[in-house]
Amino acid sequence: MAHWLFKSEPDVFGWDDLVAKGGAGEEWDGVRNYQARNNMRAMALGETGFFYHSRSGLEVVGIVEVSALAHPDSTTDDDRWECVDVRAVRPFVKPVSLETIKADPRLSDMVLVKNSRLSVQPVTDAEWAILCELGETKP
DNA sequence: GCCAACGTTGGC
DNA sequence: GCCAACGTTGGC
Repeated sequence: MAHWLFKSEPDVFGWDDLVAKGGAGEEWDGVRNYQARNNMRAMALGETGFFYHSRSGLEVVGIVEVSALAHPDSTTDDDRWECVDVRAVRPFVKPVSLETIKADPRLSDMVLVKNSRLSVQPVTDAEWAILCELGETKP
């Protein structure tokens, strides 16, 4: 199973907001970038991802799960844009900051480091394991 | 709040 | 099809 990373500005939609949505989860709408959309199209049900707070916070705060496959984005009539639904699985015991990620040579190839602007990113199995360990949270 | 980096748009 | 101009993102 592949792993992913979802970015959101906590001032707009943060981890607590997703938790509040409960088990049904929430549409990951608003993505207007082909690469990010293609990543969502590639997702399978039950695949897991990190939830990252961008702009303010700058840390990985929890684990989410894909609760619905890619479908048309309800916030636009433009049929190019699709999105998955995600739900909160569990928070990190210890959020992992971007600073920590950048300082760890094992994570230097992460998309988060190399292409910080991509809002939905793939995460390798190795990166997944390392980040869960740093977050003191089971994968 | 600033601005560098990136993706997209549109004129040619 | 190229590339300058523009808008947006996100770290600082």
